Amino acid sequence: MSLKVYNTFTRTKEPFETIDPGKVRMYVCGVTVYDRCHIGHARAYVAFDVIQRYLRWRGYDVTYVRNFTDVDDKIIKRSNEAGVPVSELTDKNIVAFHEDMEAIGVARADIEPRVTDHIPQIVAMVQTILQRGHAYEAGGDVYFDVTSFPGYLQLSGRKLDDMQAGAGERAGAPDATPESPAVVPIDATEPLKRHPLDFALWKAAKPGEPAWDSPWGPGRPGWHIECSAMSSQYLGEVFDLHGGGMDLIFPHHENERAQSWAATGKEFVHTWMHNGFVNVDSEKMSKSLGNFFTIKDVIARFHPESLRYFLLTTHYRSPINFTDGAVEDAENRVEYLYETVQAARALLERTPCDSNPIETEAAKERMQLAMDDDFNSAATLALVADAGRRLNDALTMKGKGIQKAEAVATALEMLDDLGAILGLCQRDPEEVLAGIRERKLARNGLDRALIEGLVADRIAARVAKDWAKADVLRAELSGMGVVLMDGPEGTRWKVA
RNA sequence: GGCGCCAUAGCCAAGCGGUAAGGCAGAGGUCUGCAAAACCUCCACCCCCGGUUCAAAUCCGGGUGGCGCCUCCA
Repeated sequence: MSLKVYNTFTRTKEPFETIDPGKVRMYVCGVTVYDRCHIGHARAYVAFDVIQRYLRWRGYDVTYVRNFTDVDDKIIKRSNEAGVPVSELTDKNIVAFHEDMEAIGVARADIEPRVTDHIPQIVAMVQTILQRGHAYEAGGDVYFDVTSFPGYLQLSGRKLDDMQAGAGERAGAPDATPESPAVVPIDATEPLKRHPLDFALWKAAKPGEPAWDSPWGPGRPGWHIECSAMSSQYLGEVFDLHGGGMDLIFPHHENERAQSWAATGKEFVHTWMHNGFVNVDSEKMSKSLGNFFTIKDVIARFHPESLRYFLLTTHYRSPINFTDGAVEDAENRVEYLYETVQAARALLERTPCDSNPIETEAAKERMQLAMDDDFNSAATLALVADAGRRLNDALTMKGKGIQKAEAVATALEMLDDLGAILGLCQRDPEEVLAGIRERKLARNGLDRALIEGLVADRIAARVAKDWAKADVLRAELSGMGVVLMDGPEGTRWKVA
């Protein structure tokens, strides 16, 4: 059994082999901190969080680097609009990023470097690239010369000639008008470039922009160079995994690859991994369509773990369609799992018992089989469903105290093992269940005090064996979307 | 115009040559004062047409229909 990973570069699933035995060095492109994170970011970082967790479970010594890009055009624009210093804006968004990620169970990376803390390394790399003849200076800018790298566009599988042909075609796109062409001619904004695909390694500062001294005058890094510089600093010139969203394949990763090659003469990444996009109601998520959701907004309406569960229901490379209904479904599953875990823990507290190692080992092997197949979280979720069912099955076993406790302990351990990899079922059941209930009440515009009053009335009716009245109250609550569960230890209720 | 991805039950979604995981919904059942929850059972031959093979949802060719990237973007 071996781990297989899909490599964007070779377009195939390959047996995973590390450069150094037992060690994985991975770099995932982090966020540009000009705004709050959206659910697309959630998908990417949940995907790589699971990958990182699984690699560690597999016994690899993982070094995970995920950067913050804290200087770029959008940040400068946003800071000017808001009238706040760049550093204030970026600091604030980094804090927000950590809040969002913590909420959805994404662990911090081992190293989270900021671009502005690595300007000397970036300048040094640009110098090296210039010295090796793969870049040129023009008016305080430094551009990468794409024609100097024979392997350019190999990652994205394009051809230089096609790219140029495409640019002309796109300029005539339907939404273009003479006043505002769909595509700004590249030469208009960066007239000093020799080739349209050449890209800036270093940008001369315009008045009022953040700037650092350099051999080419005051300026700042271009978009792609930071990842080449920081990855090599923390992971070495060559490392195992490099990930990010599909959209980064071109130009970002293509350009990173070119720069790193130009600086070292080496292919710097062994395996390229890219996650698919989040669509909203089957359309691409975008601010102009009004279907743009931040993580913060979504987790106010749905429990953060529901979002995480939802994101794991589809393989990380496929597109996933975000709809309220899909997240609600996920939330119901999360609720089911935590109710089950809660009951199991209560039972094991009364009757402590060890699990059956033969069965838990077999379960681990099934998990490994699923996850070894390019981190197939959707297939792994089928195992979660199986563990949940086994657990409930054991919980409802009649008699046989010890036998029952062992069955419960065994199934609970299976669920725990799976949850540890997927980042599910790791929280306090009470809190999660309460969090889900509050959100469901809010979504349905229900008043908790009112419901609790009706539930109390019904309990009284049942005690008096006034079944007719009890049923009327049940119907009333049912009409509100509240379901009642009468059990030996009382009546519980929840929002459907 | 170039490059690429996808098409599996009412819905979502695994599957990567050996005879269709899982979830939701639905039907029946156990349990229950009635219910709910939970559990059990049932529920598809994989967009179309050719081809390769003993064997194809899975490979190849051709259609049809979605989508993405080529521009800031996870």
